[in-house]
Amino acid sequence: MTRLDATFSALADPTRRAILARLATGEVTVMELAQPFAMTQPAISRHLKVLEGAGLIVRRVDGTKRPCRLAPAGIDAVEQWLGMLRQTLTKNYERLDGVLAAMSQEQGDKQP
Amino acid sequence: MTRLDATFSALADPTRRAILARLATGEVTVMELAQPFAMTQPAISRHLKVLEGAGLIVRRVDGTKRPCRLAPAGIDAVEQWLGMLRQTLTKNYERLDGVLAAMSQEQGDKQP
DNA sequence: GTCATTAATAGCTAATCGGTTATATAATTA
DNA sequence: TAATTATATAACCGATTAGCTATTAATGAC
Repeated sequence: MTRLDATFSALADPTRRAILARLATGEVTVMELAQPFAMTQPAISRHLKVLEGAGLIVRRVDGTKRPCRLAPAGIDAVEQWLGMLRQTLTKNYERLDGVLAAMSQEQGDKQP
Repeated sequence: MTRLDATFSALADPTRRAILARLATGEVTVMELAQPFAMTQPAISRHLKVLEGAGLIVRRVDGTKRPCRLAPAGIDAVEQWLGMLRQTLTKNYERLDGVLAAMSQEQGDKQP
């Protein structure tokens, strides 16, 4: 599984997206993250492992706590891929415009 | 499963991302899409169904063919979510900057 | 040292996923 | 009408996933 696979797959889960949204406001510990969800602590820990594997968060050690924070690198990778797609899309729209314009010319400008 | 779940989940598969990249260059039929992959036609048909369900492609009918093309709406939804995350992130960095500045003031500007 | 807290891990289960082969449907061609 | 082409669907299989409970490890408080 590529890093991009892991990142998109991590983002496909609503719990994990909610965790990321929470982390966008700053560093949060595992128990703090778990609290608003109807889910056990081990379940949250596994979600965090998935997010970490996807390069979307990083964790540090603070006593018994493991505060998490966002790692923008993962999000960058996603936006880069989307940008590539959009660029191809735009390029081909432009080419299509060119083709249509040429066709229009050949027909003696019947279309406005 | 929400639409956003479906979209991210659809993007998590490399075959499906390759299909989207191909479709960014224009309309393609199912067999044309299947040809470069080491995969059977039913497998591709299912990937297309997933992409359609995620709002990432649309299909039209042309005789026995079903040409697919990209539906930018799905990609828009993803970018919108990422934008929201980035906005929260930026907002909180700014707030953090403010907090740090205030702390600096209280300490009598010991930091540069 | 003992107990409480924070978090991770192991092992289980039901559901989902991504592929396969075989078959069905629908339009085209001979 | 019969054969071919393009695609979809069904039934199956092995791997993965997302949750659970129970347990473990490590730190902090008393």
